[in-house]
Formats: sequence, C-alpha cells, structure tokens
Amino acid sequence: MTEVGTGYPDRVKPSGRPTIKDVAKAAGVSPTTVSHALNGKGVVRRETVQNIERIAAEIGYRPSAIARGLQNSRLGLLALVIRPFHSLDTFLPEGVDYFLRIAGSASLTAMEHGYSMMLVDDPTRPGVPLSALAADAYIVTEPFEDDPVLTMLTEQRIPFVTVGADPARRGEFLEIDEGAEQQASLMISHLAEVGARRIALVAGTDRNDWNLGSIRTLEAWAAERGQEPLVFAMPEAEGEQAGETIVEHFFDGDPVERPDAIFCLTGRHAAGVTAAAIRRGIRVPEDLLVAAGSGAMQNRTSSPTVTTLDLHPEETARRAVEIAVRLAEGRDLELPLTVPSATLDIRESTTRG
Amino acid sequence: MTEVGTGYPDRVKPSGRPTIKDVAKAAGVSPTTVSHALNGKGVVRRETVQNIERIAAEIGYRPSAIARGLQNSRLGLLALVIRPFHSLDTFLPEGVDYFLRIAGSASLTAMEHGYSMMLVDDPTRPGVPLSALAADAYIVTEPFEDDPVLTMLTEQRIPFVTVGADPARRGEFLEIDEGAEQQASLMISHLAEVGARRIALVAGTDRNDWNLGSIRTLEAWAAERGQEPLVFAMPEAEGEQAGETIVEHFFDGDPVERPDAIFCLTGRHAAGVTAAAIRRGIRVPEDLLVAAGSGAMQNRTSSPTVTTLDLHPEETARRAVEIAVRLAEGRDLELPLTVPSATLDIRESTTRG
DNA sequence: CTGAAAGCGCTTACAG
DNA sequence: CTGAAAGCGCTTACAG
Repeated sequence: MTEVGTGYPDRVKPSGRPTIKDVAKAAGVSPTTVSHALNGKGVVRRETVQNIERIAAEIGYRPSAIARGLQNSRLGLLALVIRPFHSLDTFLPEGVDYFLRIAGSASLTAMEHGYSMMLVDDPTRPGVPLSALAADAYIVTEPFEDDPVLTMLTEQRIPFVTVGADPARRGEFLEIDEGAEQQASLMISHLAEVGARRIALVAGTDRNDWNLGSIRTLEAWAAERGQEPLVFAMPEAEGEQAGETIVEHFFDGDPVERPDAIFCLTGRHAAGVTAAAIRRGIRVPEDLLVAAGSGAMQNRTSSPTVTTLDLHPEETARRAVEIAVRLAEGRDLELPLTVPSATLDIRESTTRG
Repeated sequence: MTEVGTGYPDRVKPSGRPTIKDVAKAAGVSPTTVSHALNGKGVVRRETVQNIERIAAEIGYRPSAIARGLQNSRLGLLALVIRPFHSLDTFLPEGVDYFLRIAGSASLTAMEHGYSMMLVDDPTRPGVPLSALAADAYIVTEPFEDDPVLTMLTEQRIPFVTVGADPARRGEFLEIDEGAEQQASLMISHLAEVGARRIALVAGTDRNDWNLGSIRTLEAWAAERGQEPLVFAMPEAEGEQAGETIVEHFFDGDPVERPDAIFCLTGRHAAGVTAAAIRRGIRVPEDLLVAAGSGAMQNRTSSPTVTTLDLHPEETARRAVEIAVRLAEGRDLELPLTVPSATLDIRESTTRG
C-alpha cells in the first residue's frame, strides 16, 4: 500500500468530497467498475453493483457535475437571459410581473426536466463570470434589435431560443412568440369596440419587438383612420411615476389631439396614468379608457381596476424550457413553436355603463 | 503536419468551440503558454502575449468554465434555494413579493461579484440534476425545522448561508436574520399602540422560523395579558382566498373571543381578510385593525391600504450573496452578519381617525 | 464480468 | 521566457 492516493482505506480524504476513486478503493474494484455500476452502463454483476451502491451511499459519494460535464460539455444547466433586467428596476415592489413569472416558471420546469436554471443578466458584458457562458442552452427573453447576446451565442455555437423576436433579425433564430402585433391588435380592437376613436399608445424605450411591434400596430390603426398616431415612449423603469408626465403630454396640448383611450404597454404605466387622470378630474372609464399590455398586480386591485392583456408567461416559459432542453440534448425539436395566445382581462377601466 | 489534432491550421475544428489547443496551434506555442498569457500568470514575453490575445480573439476562444472548474472544483456559480417555493404558488400574479425580490437582487449581486446565480427548488429531492449540487456556495432562504437541505449541504461539505434560522438548529449554521420575534414584536407593538387589545395572528403552515417565531411572540404577548392566544395557521398558497375562512374562524365564534386586530404573516392573507371583513360589514380600521408581516403588492393599492412590515429583501439578499461569495472563495468572513431591520409601512388599515 | 488506458479542456508545479 | 508532464474527476472504447 505505498500507492499514491488518498491513503484512507475505508474513509474519504479529510477534506473535499469523496470521489469515484474513494468508492472504488472502499469497494475493492476499479473506478471503471464504479462508473459502470452507478450509471447502469456496461455489464456488472448484480452483487458488485449492490455492494458499490451501498458503499457509495455510506461515504456520501455524489458524482461531480463538473467532471461529468467535461465529457460531453454538458452541465445540465440552462440559462435564462432576461434582457430588460436593468430597465425593469425589478426590485421595487412595483416590479413588472411578467419577467418574474417567467423566471419562476422556467426554474421549476427546468427542474422537472432534470436541469438547473441560471438567471443571467447580460453575458456579453466584459467581466461576466465564465459560468455565465457555461449553460447547455439559453433562453433569451425580449431580445433587443440586433441583440449582441444573440450574435455572441451564435458565434459561440451555443444553442438558444428566443422569447419574442429580435426585431432586426426576425426569423433568423429559433423564436417562440405570438407576435407583438397580434397582441397589440387584440387590445386595440377591444378599445375600439367599447368606443375609442383616438387611441394613444405609451410604449417603453427598449428597442425590442414588444415595443416596436406595438407601435407599428398602433400606427397602422391610426393610418387607416387618417389620423396622426399618438405614440409616446417612456422608460419602463419609471413605473407609476410616469403617469403624471404621460397625462400631461396628452392633455396639455391641442384639444383636438386628445386621446379618448390610453394603451400603456406596461402595467405600471397604466396604473400611474389612471391615478394621474383621476387627480385631474378626468374620469376613467367615462372620459378616458385605460388599458395595459402586460398586467401588473396593481391593475387588479386599483380603483378602478385596469383592463390588461394576459400574456400567459408561465406557459410561455414552460414551452421555452422544453425547447431549450431539446436543444441542449441535441434532440429533434418535433415541437410546434407555438405559444399561448394573449387573452383579455377586461376590467373597470374599459367598461362603460 | 501529420499530427493528430484538429488539423485545421488557422481555423478551429468544424464543430464545437475552439479550445486552448486550437489557440496554441494557431499561435505556434504550447497550451501552457496560452494559459499563462491569457491568465497573466507566469512570465511570458509581451509580444507573445499580445499575439496570443489577438489570435484568441480572432478564433473566438473562450476558456471552458467546466474545465477550469475541475481544477479548483469551483464553477463561479452560486445557488439560491428558496425553500417555500412550492408553498408559494409563485406563478399567480398574486405571488408573494418577498422571494421574487430576493431572487432578483441576489442574481444581480452575484453578477457584480463575478458569479452566476442558480435558482434551485429542493436539491435533496431524488432525481435532481447533478448541476443542482454543483454550486460553489448556497443560500437557503427560510429553512424548515431540521431542514434536510441543510443537513445534506453539511454532509457534502458544501458551504452555505441561511436567511432565517433553522428553527430546530438555531446557531448551528451560518445564518443571517433579524429574527422573526423581533419583526413580529414591531408589528404587535404598533397594533397595541393604535388601540388593539386582542390581537389575532394568522401564520402560514410551513415550519420555519418566520412562522414559529411569530407565533411564539404573539403567545408571549397574550400571556402577559392573561389572554389565550388567538393563533390560526393557514397555508401560504391559499392567498387571498383564505380571507373568508380566517374571518369566519375569528368572528363566528364566541363574541368575547373576537379579535380587534388581525396580523397576517403573509400579505395576501391580509388582503383577503380585509376584503372579507368589509363584505361582512366589519369596518377596517374602525372595527378591526389589519396588518401584514410581509408586504404584497396589493396591500399598497387596496382600499383601504394595508399596513405591512418591510423586510428589505433586496438588502438581505445582497448581504447573503456577499457572504456566499466569501464562502465560495474560502475567504475570511470578516463581515458582521447583520441584516437590515424590518420597518413599518403604516397605512390606512391601522390608522384611526 | 472487470479493469487499464486515454481523454474531456484546462492549470500548475517543474524542468529546461 | 517557454513547454512537457501530471492531474482535476469522471466516462468510454477496448482488451482481457
């Protein structure tokens, strides 16, 4: 026994986790056999397998994900890149629901498929941890126009799926998305149905498909009616604070240009607009219809409650993860790249009489 | 050039990412030198370094986090274990804010320190991905009594810090926490100050310190006054639905036992209680004070708005990550294990006159 | 049925 | 200043 090694016959070495060698030594077999036994590969005698399993359990052996990952360069790790992370100011209690719901659902779905889920902000920033690039596949939500993250993942040949399209490269990548235009149309039709003639759109400032597509849709709608489109862009992070500015913008100008409906893409803007309008004596929904493109919690509890789109983020995240898992495993997709359609949650702010 | 290898002099091999060998070959040096040059270790001539850097950039080389992790068994990965993940029903729009705010803040703080952050549900469940155990250090929020996760991490010698104590093993592990008792006292004192004589506590059903410590505190408070404590446990996931049941429980019984204040640990329960009380003609705050231990969004927008504790989850997460990073790097803690104190957000539900 | 050897992509003494 | 060798903890042909 002059062998170099742990030198601890029946015990693991004093520091660090037990390795496959420790198990092999304790069981009096080779590492190869341990590997075979524990993974059900090759042919190993029943008794040997059972003995090895017992000993492995005894000494608390767990294979290292890292070492195993080195073989197939797969860690069993997925990454969710929430592009508008910083724009969101996520950490205020008013934080936009949508992405948090995505993150929660994605994490759980990943676990169900035997993957862990990493939350990544921007893997192209200088100084990102190497681990931020170590996932087997990526999900990128709401990519920006010509998004460098997508470019980089492509260059590195790391598989990914996008939730929402890169507005400048639609169709170039694997994307799941209902399409912002479709979603915006749903709300605009609803507003028109309940009487709106002059709909203003309040978008965010990120150059993603959600903002750009919605703006295009509103512009088209206005053009059909020979109107100048009423569009206002406001940073997402402003939250409810933005309400005052938005209302001022639309109501302090020329009276003929005043909207009779304001469609805010983010729920927090809509909440702010409703409050600001009421403070000015503008009644909602009597004088002004208000709606939001993505529900925030306060839209359900404010007075009046505010009509929103439900984008079904949990379901979308679930699909995205299923796709990412297939990409990670190099399997065929065989999946329709469909996503649940947005639905309307009609509330007081667009219900007259 | 009959050498075995990539065989692509100036190019990387057709599939897979370029490795250090590809760079070495293209630069006409050894892998060792590439490693030295790119990591600033050893002594390499300036020109050689620059040449290697240029070539590495050209072929898009990035070191593999996995291979590097194998040396020091560190991936640059932290894990956040949100224990009550399932109890929370996180994915409804009413989802408890607290943990989502923790997750967001933790992810960002991790990135700032050069780490990625993984969201893990329960790493002790059979069939969890290996990667769920591959983090360099863990943060476990609100562990249960005798929490198996803590036991397992200890056995595996994986460093971790706890947010909130394991109620059965207080002080045995590294924990940061203001202490549920202190937090509950803050709210109970406030309620007493504004006139409550008979305070009921609605706790959750998870056996964590937050629930157990709060119950103890209320019991002590009642005992001091020679009262039977009014305590009711309700699954966290019931959310606002629970309001009706809770109000029934306290108001359909013996009149002398009716509370004049209800302190719900979760914001959603408080929202439900407020609504249910009002439906019964019980006025809030005139007849009944209502407060929540952890703010949910709807408490700020409901009518009446509901008084809550602000636990400052972002700041807490930040501290937890800083500690986890030090643990991961085997550095001295040198940090006070303090955490921001809870503060009161006093709102209409406890403001009389 | 079992094990020695090579290799995954790096890093780190160590020798030249 | 540079590189050959060993090793991190596994798996996977392959030989016995």
